[in-house]
Amino acid sequence: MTGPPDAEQDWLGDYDPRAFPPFGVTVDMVLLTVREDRFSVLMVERDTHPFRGFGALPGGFVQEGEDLDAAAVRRLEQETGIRRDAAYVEQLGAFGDPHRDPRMRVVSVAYLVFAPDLPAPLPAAGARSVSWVPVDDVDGDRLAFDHARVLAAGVERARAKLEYTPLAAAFCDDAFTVGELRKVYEAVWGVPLDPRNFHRKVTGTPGFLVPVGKPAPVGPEGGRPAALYRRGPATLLHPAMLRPVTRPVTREQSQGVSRG
Amino acid sequence: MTGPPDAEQDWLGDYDPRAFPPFGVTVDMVLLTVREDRFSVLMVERDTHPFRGFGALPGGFVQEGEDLDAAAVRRLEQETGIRRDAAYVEQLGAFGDPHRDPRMRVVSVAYLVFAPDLPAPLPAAGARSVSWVPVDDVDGDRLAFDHARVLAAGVERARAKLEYTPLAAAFCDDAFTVGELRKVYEAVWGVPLDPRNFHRKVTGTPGFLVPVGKPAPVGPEGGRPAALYRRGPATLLHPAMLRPVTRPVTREQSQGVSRG
DNA sequence: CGAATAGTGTCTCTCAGACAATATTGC
DNA sequence: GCAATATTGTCTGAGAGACACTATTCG
Repeated sequence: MTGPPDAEQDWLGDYDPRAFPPFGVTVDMVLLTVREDRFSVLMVERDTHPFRGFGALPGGFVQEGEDLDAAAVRRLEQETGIRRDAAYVEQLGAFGDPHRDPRMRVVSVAYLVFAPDLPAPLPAAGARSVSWVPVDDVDGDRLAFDHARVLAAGVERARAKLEYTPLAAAFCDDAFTVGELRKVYEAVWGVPLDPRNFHRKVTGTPGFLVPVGKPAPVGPEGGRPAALYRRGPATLLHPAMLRPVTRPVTREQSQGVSRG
Repeated sequence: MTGPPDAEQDWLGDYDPRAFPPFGVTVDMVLLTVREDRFSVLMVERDTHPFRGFGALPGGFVQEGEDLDAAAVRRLEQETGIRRDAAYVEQLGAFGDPHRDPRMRVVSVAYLVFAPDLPAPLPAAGARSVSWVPVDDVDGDRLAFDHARVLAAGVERARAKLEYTPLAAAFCDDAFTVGELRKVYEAVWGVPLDPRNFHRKVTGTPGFLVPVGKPAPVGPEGGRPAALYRRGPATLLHPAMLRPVTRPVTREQSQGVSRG
């Protein structure tokens, strides 16, 4: 059958593939790191219409025949120089408000990336600037499209992920100390943590950390040298790390559409 | 500028909106409920090419000018009769493998819906059948497109959500007993829970349940009548409900693309 | 009364948070 | 020694799991 899909039929998947509204599909990346003890995101400054001069998340069109994940990883590698296996990448979700792009209908599939501290990538041709910006310094009103919402979703997801996964280590170099890992938690959550309880907790959680044979590195400002660790095999922490802040009974519900 | 986007420019969002590969965008719903103590999903049986005779999740094209969330809610209401405020809806994620639909390039935005037990909707015109199927009885090899992956992601997300949100109540009627709520957890997680510890836990978690003034309902098979509760204002449970199963150190990482 | 479900109390063990004390380095 | 960081140990209170016991209904 032909013609535009109608409610009686298209919910069965019984639609005409040639009759559909065409969408552009992009990937946008919420690329997070911890730099100088600040939880930061990679932002570009737009140099063209629309939103010229506004901040934006790096991203671009998905190519014909290209998988969504592959499109995100390709951009990550090509345009920021971050090796795929040096970062953690997961899909954050789809953002498809009909007016998110004033020119045309675009659905953006956002990706969340955790990367260790890296030099800021060189601005690509046509970019005013590319830079790491502490997430607390980002002015949501000066971001293009719906990138303020995307960024907020990514930041909140990242904060939650540190609670029940070992992904904080994705912000560290291959080998790291317990103190460095603690600074990641403190930067992402924005709260100080007791170094002694933190040490006991992370070293006591099975699968989180594996000691590196190497003895010890140097201390930046003196102090006893710390032991080195790498990420362990765990993908979920049990028990979880808990944010020490007193949680109110009601908090932001991530993506609920109704009856949150 | 015109022409197809290239790597140097499109990552700035500096692209020509008229030059992009066109995609179809659909919403697919993982509509979950608990029926007769079984954790179940609404499945349709396809009656047309491709995947004729295969099971599929209900879904369809997003219309021009229609928001993604609105498209999901519209389908939910129109085609299953579930009122938007009687269910919980959240986005599950985007699925965009280039070959997920053999006919054309389609990105599906999947939605997760928790609904109380309802009569199975009538098959829409052209549908062989529409029915609630216990998730453990679904044969992933007999599902159309990538719906086995979508369903698996939805089921796993639902199981996780019960741990740290009060959304189990979204599977219950407006007023419910602690015993009914416990059966939801048991059905979704597939494990028996101690009724006494469960009762103490849920009634002691602030914001989870609010007592209904009404005294008590009848018992289906005798026994002392139970008190009635409604959902409380909490959106996150603290402390969380924990699945009693012994978690291995390594488990499935939800959507990580690399370095899980 | 017996069966069945609802709800309370008690004990133990784990674990988070507070914080004392020790270890090891640079200056 | 002193400052700084790392690491271990100790105490206390919250909470999970096991399970005895009481409460209330139906037949």
